[in-house]
Amino acid sequence: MLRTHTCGELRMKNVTETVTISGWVQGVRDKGSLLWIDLRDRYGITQITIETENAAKEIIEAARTLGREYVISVTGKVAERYSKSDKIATGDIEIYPDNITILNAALTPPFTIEDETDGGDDIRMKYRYLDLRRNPVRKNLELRHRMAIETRNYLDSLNFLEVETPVLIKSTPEGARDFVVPSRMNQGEFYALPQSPQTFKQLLMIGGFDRYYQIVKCFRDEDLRADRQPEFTQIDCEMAFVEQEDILQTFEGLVCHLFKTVKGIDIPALTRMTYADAMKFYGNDKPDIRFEMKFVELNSVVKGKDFKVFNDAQLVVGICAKGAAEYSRKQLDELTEYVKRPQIGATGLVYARYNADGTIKSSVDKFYNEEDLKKWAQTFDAKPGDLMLILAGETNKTRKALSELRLEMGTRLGLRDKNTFACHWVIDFPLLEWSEETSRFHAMHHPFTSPKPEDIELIDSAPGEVRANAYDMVINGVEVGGGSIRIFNKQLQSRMFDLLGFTKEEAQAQFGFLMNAFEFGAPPHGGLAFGFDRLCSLFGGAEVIRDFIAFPKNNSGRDVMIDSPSPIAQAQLDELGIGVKKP
RNA sequence: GGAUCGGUAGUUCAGCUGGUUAGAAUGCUGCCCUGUCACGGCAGAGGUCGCGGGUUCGAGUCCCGUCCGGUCCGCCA
Repeated sequence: MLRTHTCGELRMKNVTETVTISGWVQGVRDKGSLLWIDLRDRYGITQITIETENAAKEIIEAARTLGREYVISVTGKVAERYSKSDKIATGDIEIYPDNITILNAALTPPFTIEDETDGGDDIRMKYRYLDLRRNPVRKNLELRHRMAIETRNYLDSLNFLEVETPVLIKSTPEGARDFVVPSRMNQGEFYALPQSPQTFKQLLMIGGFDRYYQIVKCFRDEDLRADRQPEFTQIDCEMAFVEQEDILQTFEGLVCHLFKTVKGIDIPALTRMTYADAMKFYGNDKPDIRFEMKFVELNSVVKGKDFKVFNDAQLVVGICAKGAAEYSRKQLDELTEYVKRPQIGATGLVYARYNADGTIKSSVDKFYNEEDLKKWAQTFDAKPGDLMLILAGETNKTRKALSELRLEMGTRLGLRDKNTFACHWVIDFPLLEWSEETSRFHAMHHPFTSPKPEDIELIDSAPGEVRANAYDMVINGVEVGGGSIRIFNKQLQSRMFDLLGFTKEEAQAQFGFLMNAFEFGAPPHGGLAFGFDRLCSLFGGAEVIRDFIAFPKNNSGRDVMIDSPSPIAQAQLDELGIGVKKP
């Protein structure tokens, strides 16, 4: 070993010991006759002190050649400091070196290796190995490690087995685009990388592994976001002989365990909300319930006056922002601009201030008198000091826009503290979703999700109204996990593919292996998967998942450090039997 | 596929309505400094203003195109 101790562990009790520590030079402070080196590793920083009057020439010379991020090994005696520092854990001691060995010189790094670095995202990603030396990134990865360990502890204690599933699998047209891998031995044919191990975990259930989990990489070739990477990690789980309630209880338990062991927080039992209510009261299937500000529908209150916008609207709906009546004209204009941005897409915003003196002033006073506005306030349950914000239009669009406005107001009013955690389940998702683009139904969750038995009779008459045994876990407005009770019967699965527009032949070709397996004794089963990266970033108080992944990709799906993706040699292409079309 | 913000010293940024030699901080180099710990002081080096074209007497600044990066919409069973 090139060290006896780490840079973070020496204390007063080690004084007079001779030790060897190794690490990176954080900085050198040369005061002429006194010279200090801060030596850093994963565990902390230890100060090396050289008194040039007493120290050996070689040591002084070695110290004066050091630059930032040189890798060195120092042997010397631990001493109590003459002037101590309370800023670092080793601040009471320092080392007087008998020997300094330069293990490797270093170029000056392009950005500072400090908590508050001066490096932008771009340059940090290009030199990610330097970025990883910084405390915040290291702590994020330590958190991720702790989350994985505690996940395994919890699931292992409940008899879950971690089983690996293949990464080279088969492409299917449903869902996200697949990443695809050409097969050299089977020219013209391709593997796909899994979007999730869905069918394999179901086959494991049929194989008798009644409790499975896997912390597993999944791949989706879709456009990226701050919370979306092309390769990402799931905590993938499945259980046999269970009903929805069992799954909810088991995995609510996992999240409670993680909060308790990783963050030291006791969270209350998760509340549940139906998909229908989530849409009606929050305009969103993953509502942030750290704050109320529920939607209030106003159709019956506002219609019938001369205000055409409201009269023509399919839905008039608003929120009541507590204590925001003092908002200035400028702030209200900002909000109006906000909802009119193309990404939000509202055509305008109506507001009404319930002033502290009891009067109500609205942006549509031309059409509504004080008495009308009082009725609005009653419907909103607004109090003096509140601000009512109202949008109108086509139901789905209006809900979506108001949902954005609600989140914006929540942020502006400081109701979305990242250290407060509101966890809940959204349940009773629809089984199917109509796609205008393809003029057919798509599976809302995935094609293996079972309909609710009580809705099954609607499957022919009104497929869009069938509810599924599907559920999402939502924390602070982030969908951290989701799953369903699966179909385990060949006829029902076949009917499902039917509804999704598969021919019998297509269904058999793509999912025949699963439907055949259903005929050999498939137990009732269900499960869910958590987005591990998102869960980690949420625990770490961040919205961007990149810094919870050691080597992430950028917005364009590129790894700027290794510069991938990249072209491959013609010989490789030939071997694979692949020609590349020039754009 | 679309919207939007950005690209100026190694790095993070400023640079107004177009106008002399493009600035600051930090980092880097050299010298000085006996208790620093974001050490301090003095001096110095460091620029294809992303790239291409255009407007103009004159472009970092205005216009068009393009590349790169961020955020969002679409997309993500």
